[in-house]
This record gives sequence, C-alpha cells and structure tokens, in this order.
Amino acid sequence: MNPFEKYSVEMINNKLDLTVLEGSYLPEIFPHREREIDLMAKTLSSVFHNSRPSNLLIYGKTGTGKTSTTTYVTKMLKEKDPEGIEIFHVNCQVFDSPYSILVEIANALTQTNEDKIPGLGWPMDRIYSELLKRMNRSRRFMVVVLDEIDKIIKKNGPDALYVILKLSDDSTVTRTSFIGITNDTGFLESLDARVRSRLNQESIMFPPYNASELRDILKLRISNISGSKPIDDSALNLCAAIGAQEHGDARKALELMRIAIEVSIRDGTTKVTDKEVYRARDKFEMDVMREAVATLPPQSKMVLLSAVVTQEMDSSMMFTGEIFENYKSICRELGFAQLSSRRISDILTELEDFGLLTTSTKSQGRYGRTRFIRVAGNYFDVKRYLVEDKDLEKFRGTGIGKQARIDTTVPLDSIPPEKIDEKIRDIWDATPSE
DNA sequence: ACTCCACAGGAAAATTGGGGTA
DNA sequence: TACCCCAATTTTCCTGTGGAGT
Repeated sequence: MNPFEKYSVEMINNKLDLTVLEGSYLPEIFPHREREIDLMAKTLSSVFHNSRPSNLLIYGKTGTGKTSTTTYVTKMLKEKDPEGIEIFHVNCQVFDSPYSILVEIANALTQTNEDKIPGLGWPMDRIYSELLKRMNRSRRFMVVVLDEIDKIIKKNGPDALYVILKLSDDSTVTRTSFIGITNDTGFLESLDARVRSRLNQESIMFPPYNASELRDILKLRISNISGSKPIDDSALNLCAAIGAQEHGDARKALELMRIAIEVSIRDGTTKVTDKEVYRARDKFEMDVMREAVATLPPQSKMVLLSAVVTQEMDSSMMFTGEIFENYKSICRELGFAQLSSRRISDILTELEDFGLLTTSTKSQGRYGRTRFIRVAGNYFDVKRYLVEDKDLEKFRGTGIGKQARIDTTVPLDSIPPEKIDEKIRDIWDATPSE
C-alpha cells in the first residue's frame, strides 16, 4: 500500500483544502482594513478623472496585510478599466537593482513575441529608452508596486530609487504611479529629500493587528475551508495570541493554524487543540531555520559551519577573528577557495539578518573592538542541517567559479598554494555544464 | 592623556562572466 | 574570434572607534 494513502484519503474524505490559510492566498474580504483600502482607492481613483494618481508609500510590519490589500485594490482597479490600466507588482527582494527592475517591467510590457531584454549586458540608458518606447506605445495608466522597496536602497544606495521614479516624468503618454511597500519604519529618513518628496506624496500606515482582530481573520479564513476539521476555540485564540505577540503578524497566525491542522491530521487526532498549536509553533521555527540554512550560498554555509564548530569547541563567547580562522581551515579541508576577512565580515552580517546568528559589537579595551557572536537558537539543529546539506557533504562541482570543487584525486598538498585558485579554475572550466 | 588592539564598515579598485559588435 | 560594455561580486585599502592598559 502506498504510504501516502492514509493521509491523502483523509484529506480527500474531509475535502480539506488548506490553501485559504497559505500566504499566497488572496482573500476577498479584509477585516479591519476598511480604512486602508478606502484610502488607497481614493488615491488611485484619480485615473477616472484622467489624472495621474499620487505616488503612495505603505508601511507596516510583516503580516499586517500590506501586500495582499495592495494586490487586492490594484486588482479591483484594473477590473474597472482593463484596457486603460496596467499593474505591475515587483518584489524588490528578487529584483533588487534599478537595472533588473526596469528590465523586468520592460519585459512584462512585451507585446506579441518581441525580443526579451537579456538580464545582463545592456547599458542602463538603453534599457531605459527601450522601456520608455514600449511604455509610450501602450497609452495607459500604469501602476508599479514596489514591494519591499527598502531593499533597493539598502543594496544600491539612495540614488537607485531616483532613476526608477523618474519614469513618471519621462513617460509622457503613459502616466505612471508608484506604490512603495516597506516594513522598515526608518525607511523614509534614509532617503534624500528629492526622492522622499516624490515617493511620499501619500502614505498609509498599516497598524499591527491585535489578538481579537487576528481572531476575526482566522475565523473568517477557517469558515472558507471546504470540508472541516473541528478546531477548539482555545486553539484558535492561541494562534491569535501568538500572532499578536509577534508584532500582530497575521501571516504567522494563519501559518500556525495551517500547520496545526496538518499536525492533527498526521497524528489522527479528532480535533485541533492547544497541543497541536504548540507543536505547530515548534515545527514552524524549525522549518524556518532549515529553510534559511538550505537556501544559503555555499560560502555562507561554510561561515555558518565555522560559527557552529567554533561555538561547539568553546561554548563561551566567540568573536569574528575566531570564526574567520576556523573558516579558513574548513575551506582548506573541504577544498573551497577562501574569501577575504572583509567579505566574511559582511557574510556574518547577512547571517544575522537571516536570524541564524545574533551579534553585538563590544569593545574589549586593549583587546580590541569586535562583534561577539552566537548561533541563534539550538546550534545543534543548525549543525545537523549543515552536515546533511549536499554542498558541504559531497562538494560535487555544482557551484560556480571559485565555489567549484577541487578534484580530490589530486592531493591538495601537491599543488603549490599560489596555484590553488588557478587549479580550481581549471577544474571548473573542465566541468561539463548540465 | 595617550596607545593600541581587533576589528567595523566605507570607498574604490579589481575580477568575473554574460552580452553586443566587428 | 577578439574586443569592448556592463552589472555584480570580491578584494584591497583605508579610516574610525571604545575603552583597558600604561
């Protein structure tokens, strides 16, 4: 018997479809967001008076419904006038330079089988004029949603946005408006005045949900689940409470509920109780960490491995220098080229951003000023994820450039140190691409 | 008051590899 | 094929810094 039979049958028998609890699900009703939706609609409604809507800046913490309400409102706007309005949603975490964003928009504007602009190689001004050419042909209102807009500034400096926002001046035929979404409340201050005044023509703040608001959201979503699984009221309240604790995060509350239901199905319990929610929370934390580790670039994985090993050797505080030293020997051992200490410093910051490390800069007087670093959460779990990771387990040549593997049939010792990088390059060049 | 450790983190140069053109 | 342009990534070089030691 297929081992999945038991579980899938229950899914089918109960007609349980949990997609309404997933992050990508776009609801039709947004409880406690009436004010925000109205404000957004009021701003965008300028298109019906044939004038360009003001640019809009939306802020609020994660899971306060910024992205989904914006998606909903813009979708409704387009429904009102499908011919005259074009909506683009750009996730700036994926497309994080002005270059890639302009290319993305230009390629989305492709009509018929016009050539796609390659993601690399073209000069910036050519992309810009090509985009303008394509835009001015369509004779429409265009609304560009820049989701996680703070990422652009963070990666490219304050001038990056200026180039993009200039589009609304230069596109004479197509009137272009921007909606920026960010969860960084200090974002505005990091902009210089000209960009700020352009972007912040209107702004909407999304306040965090409180526990009772989260409960309303959960109730509404659950009522949309086709099929049923009994859910204790207290379990529902618990999800809401945890979500409220986490800066009013609806996404987390919904995700917890989804996992709790899955746990309940897997364990064959008759209903979802507090116990399932608590187990869901543990599973959630671990999944987040596992995912974060798995998606790291190979070099970051090695730095993290070094941190784990360093902490294991000496459970007291460790600092940047120790991690760098151990990182170097791990590289030697595994046959990876090593990056400079400056780069490792940045990677450590990145790992902190991912929540895998916690750091605090401390001054030790005579003994220098450095960051003290801890592996976040249970370092044994992190180590397990790393050890079972294929990048660190086998080092098959799936990396690129310097990240490729050294041929283990050639003892590392037989290569003079100054030739090692060259050797890696040779092997990489000889590696047949897939 | 002055030094100086061990870095943090900014700026600029250098390297890398895709893409275009001749 | 050789060569130039470009963005992205990494290295090199650099200045700044909090406070224990002297």
